[in-house]
Amino acid sequence: MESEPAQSANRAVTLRDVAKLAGVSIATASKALNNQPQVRAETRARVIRAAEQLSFSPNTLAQGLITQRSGTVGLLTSDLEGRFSIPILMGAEDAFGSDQTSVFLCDARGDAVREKHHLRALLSRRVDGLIVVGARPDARASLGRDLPVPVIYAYSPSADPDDLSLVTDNVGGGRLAVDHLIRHGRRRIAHITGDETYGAAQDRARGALERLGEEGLALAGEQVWFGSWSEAWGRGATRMVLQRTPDVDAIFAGSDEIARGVLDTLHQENLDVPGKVAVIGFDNWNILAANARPPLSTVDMNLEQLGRLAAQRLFAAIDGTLEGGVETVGCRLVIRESS
Amino acid sequence: MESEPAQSANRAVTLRDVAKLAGVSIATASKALNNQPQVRAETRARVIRAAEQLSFSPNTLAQGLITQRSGTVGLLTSDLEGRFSIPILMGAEDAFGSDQTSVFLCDARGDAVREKHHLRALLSRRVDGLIVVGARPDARASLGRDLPVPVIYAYSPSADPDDLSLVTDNVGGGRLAVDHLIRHGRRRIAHITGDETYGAAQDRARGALERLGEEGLALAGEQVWFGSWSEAWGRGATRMVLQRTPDVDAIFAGSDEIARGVLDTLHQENLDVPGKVAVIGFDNWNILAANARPPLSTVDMNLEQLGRLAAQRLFAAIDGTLEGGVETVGCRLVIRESS
DNA sequence: CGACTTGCCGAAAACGTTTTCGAGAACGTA
DNA sequence: TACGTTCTCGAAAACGTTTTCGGCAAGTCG
Repeated sequence: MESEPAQSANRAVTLRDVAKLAGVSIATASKALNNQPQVRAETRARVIRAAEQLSFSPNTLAQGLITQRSGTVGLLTSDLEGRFSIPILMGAEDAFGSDQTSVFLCDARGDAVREKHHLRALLSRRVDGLIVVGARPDARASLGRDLPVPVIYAYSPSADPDDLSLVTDNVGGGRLAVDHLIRHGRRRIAHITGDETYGAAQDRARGALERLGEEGLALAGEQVWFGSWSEAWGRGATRMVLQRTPDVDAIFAGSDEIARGVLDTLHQENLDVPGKVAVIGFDNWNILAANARPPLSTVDMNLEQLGRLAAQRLFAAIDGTLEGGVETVGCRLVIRESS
Repeated sequence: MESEPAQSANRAVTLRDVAKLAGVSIATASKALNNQPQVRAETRARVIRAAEQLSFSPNTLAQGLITQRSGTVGLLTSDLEGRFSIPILMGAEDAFGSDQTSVFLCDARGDAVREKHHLRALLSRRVDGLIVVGARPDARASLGRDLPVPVIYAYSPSADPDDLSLVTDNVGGGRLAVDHLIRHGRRRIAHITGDETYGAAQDRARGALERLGEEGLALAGEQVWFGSWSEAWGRGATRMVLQRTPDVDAIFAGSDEIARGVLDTLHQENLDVPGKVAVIGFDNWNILAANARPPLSTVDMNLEQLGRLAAQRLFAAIDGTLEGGVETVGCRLVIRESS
């Protein structure tokens, strides 16, 4: 069973070794392994056999040096907990074939000088492209226009409209949530969300209001409850909502954290979910949503898809050229039991 | 303000360009920039000036090719959500200076063939070393002994004792939690934890029991409540604990998720936390612990420190040689308001 | 039979660095 | 003057690939 073919991968087996074993020149060996046509089938087979016998693996650095392509991209994030960047990274990872392109992950921890540092290092490594993932879904400073590689801004758009930014369709997400509630017969819908200064909070609220408007409805309580992105705010705001409009029959929370707070207060008040009040969150943060009581319906931002898209756009931009603008990725409803 | 020195970083400025501008040979330019002694101070200054004028940044691929050192390491994880690997990554990142070493992040998604794939790719990229982060804190299969670079297993130890593994001191963590409860006068302590097949669950329980034993105490309810790592189990188990031992005055939960469930049931039963019952969790998963009601005291595994240590050990192993074994990293108490 | 095509292969240049080694200059010493 | 030292510097090799180009043999065609 353990009879691996003597692959003492000890010291760096090179193409020269393969060529010697196969009895050909380095050039031919290279062509044989790269499916170049100008090599006889029998020779190719011999080379390939020699390569596996030595368990040859080409030195990507050398390849990159000559092809002017390192086969790497940098993922530059400021998202401490990796909450948003991880799904994006995973999406990007499987859009690039893992053997074609590897990704450097750098966390700037929200520090501009550290970001500059990382940027220099990545460029020095001759990455073929960059994906920048901001910490919050608002515009962030551009890395500048004179970089030697294409840059794509994911999640947070760049402040420079000439850059290409890929963002969540928060307005659409808000519509989606409210639409779902309306379809299930809810009419007195409240919206509790996070920090007013976040564009995402504004957009989600706007989408919700639009959809309500189409139905001739207004928000229960006549206002959007802005606050902070925390459970505590969700709990407190729910108490206020219940006081002002006791007959509320649905609450759309701007994040899953807030939604957890909402659920908590509803339980305390003995209001059945979803019997009496339906609740829907935002983010589909699994650990919060799936473990809630009852499991939380929520809006998923499709971040993996956003990552895949970023990878595709980047890939295309590497040979061609990149045109700026903002592309949005739609959200998706994840229905569990709270609605 | 925008008067950057004409750094049209357009097409790859090389050392040759710097040398030409400074009026020296490539060799001298290289020595000047690398602080080699055999170059006159005045010449060095001229070269350096030329380099910044062109905003030269050396091609790391070429450097790596000749120095036989790529300045990169691979972080191979199977931890989907990045829950454990991210802190470890961050620790590793700041242990390596960011300009010295960059890290490739690869997620195998728990799939062995994908892992093999990534491994091949990383070796082909000539990483200087590997850090392997498993999905659960139990032993995982070794990558094998005949790899050309040092490997360090973090969080999950390798099954091969000749590999170097860095793990959490779960026994110590259990002791820590119980010790804290005892010091605050608790005597009837229950332990609700996750899946019995997890070594971490066993170890934490063992540490708890040891510390209780030293005090001549037994576990409230005479058993460890093994179950699953979910809030639902925390809720259910707490109900059973209260039924069997209504006078319980503290609950040590095997994870913060479970602790959330515990808190939930205690609220329902109108038992004040920490007045009547103290609760302590494990993981210090901020989103869960800090947002709990009341904020949850918990045991932190110091994963960033584990990452830093991994980086240090790896760094040392890159030139020297690596001796196997298991090193443990201690836990740390994070006291909030639930205890 | 000569000329042209085709198929297969190897020599060598190139990518951008680092490092070794020898050369030249300037200087002091015998 | 002849010789050894000490400073600076540059030519060239090396790292491991890919790619261009030319050469040779065999086959095809007029």
